[in-house]
Amino acid sequence: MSSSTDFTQRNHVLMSTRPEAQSFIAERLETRAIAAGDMLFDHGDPIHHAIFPQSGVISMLSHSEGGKSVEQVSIGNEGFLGFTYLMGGSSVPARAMVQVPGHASWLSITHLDEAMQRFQCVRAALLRYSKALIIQLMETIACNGLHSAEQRVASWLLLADRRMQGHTFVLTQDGLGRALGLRRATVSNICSDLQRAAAITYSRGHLSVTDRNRLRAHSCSCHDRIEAGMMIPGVQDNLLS
Amino acid sequence: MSSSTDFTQRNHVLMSTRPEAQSFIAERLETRAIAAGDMLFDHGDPIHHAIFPQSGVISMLSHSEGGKSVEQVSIGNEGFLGFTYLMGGSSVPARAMVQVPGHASWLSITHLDEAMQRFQCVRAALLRYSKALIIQLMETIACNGLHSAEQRVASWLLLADRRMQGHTFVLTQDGLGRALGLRRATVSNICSDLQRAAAITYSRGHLSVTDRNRLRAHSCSCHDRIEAGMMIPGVQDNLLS
DNA sequence: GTCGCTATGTACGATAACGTACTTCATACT
DNA sequence: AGTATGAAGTACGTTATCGTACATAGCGAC
Repeated sequence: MSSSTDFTQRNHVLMSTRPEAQSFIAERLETRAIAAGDMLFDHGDPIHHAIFPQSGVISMLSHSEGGKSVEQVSIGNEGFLGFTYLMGGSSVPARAMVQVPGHASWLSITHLDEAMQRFQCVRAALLRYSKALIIQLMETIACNGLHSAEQRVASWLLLADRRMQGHTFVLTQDGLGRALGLRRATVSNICSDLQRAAAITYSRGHLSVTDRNRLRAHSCSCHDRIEAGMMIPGVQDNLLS
Repeated sequence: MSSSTDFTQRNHVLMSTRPEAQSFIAERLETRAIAAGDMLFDHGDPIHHAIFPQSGVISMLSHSEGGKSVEQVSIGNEGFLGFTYLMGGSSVPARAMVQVPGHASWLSITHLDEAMQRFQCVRAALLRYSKALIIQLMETIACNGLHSAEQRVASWLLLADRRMQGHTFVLTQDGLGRALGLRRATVSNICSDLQRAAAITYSRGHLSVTDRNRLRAHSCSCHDRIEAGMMIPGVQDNLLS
């Protein structure tokens, strides 16, 4: 099995479809590396492809008015980009930017349509993620309003860790700050604290979660709810195995 | 035409379906008044019905941990409750509470399924709103992070005004504060300012928007984007006519 | 090894919104 | 008319986070 094939087997949406559908789609996927800062979609772009992350984290950002922007939602290997297409949309609702580098697979809308027509499970899988996305969005609104910067950083890192299957990942404090709408200085203090608490380890843009439980102690319950919403019956998460 | 029939003709989702579908559904709707504070769904409830607001505003709230709660999204006659059912969900993701009283129509899931099966336009209409909902959620996250309390209050009121078709509506500062996660004292100051600016008029729980343009000057562009996302081709908004 | 670039640490005052408490006022009820 | 009740106005100190600025330190290029 080639390493390219490996990369097409980590996306939970694709993994939750039936084997026939998986191989139909796998033959039509184009998998590439995605680098930090890459803009995969801009606000208003026509949807020609769906993008299935295999690793890394992609942020959907508000279109900055006056330089500032905020992450509206982050997407990893549990989801895909292009969800509004399912709902009759023809353009992308926000800018999508790579926050943590990794790999992702492109599938043209034509092929996606064909796959949905042939295999009912494909549309079901895409809709199932859309539900998780709505839950994630709703939880994020509550979380941003109720919880401290530290709790939100901890939650974001827990999610990133899961998406990266526990591996060290590339992320600067600056990037994390932009994702969460926080000052870099604020992130710096928080990360120091978390490292001192032996929850994470980082250095010059390389970060890893060393103790999920300790990190969870600094986060809020929102994270658990978001992760619960992402759980797909039948797809085991082999992070811990 | 009875007044009860009038109430079933103000929901944009239903109005955007074909006439045959509309009359099929209308016969099976149960329309009632909804009072401020009514809880229509609680977090985790099984979805037995979809609810189509005809007037008023319903808030979906985070399940309070420690008394505090925040509105995640508000729903009026442009949408419906029960959207996760479309995506394979069987339970409600958050508490739904009436914020501004009005009228709403219940439709059992059985009838909804039947309507979707008979009329393709029904599923399409429901999905179209789901897209608007996702956009609204994404905009809300950006808005909460970037804009002032005053701008958010103004946006909320503009949306409520549209949902109430320009009529005076029932809403206390306390309720508005809870919806937006603000202190009542903060809301009080903001409302005074807005009234002084001749944008709104209010007294003891009765509020009306007297000048949408002036109010818009105090809001942020998020409101325009949310409203744009709600526009359904083919359904004219007769607020201004 | 040295230099330069980028990531990170740290400090200052500024400010928007907070929690709480008390006052004032409009309407509905007796 | 008098009074109870709930809505709205106002004031105090408090706090989390901001904006900005400057200092330190790891790593690659030469």
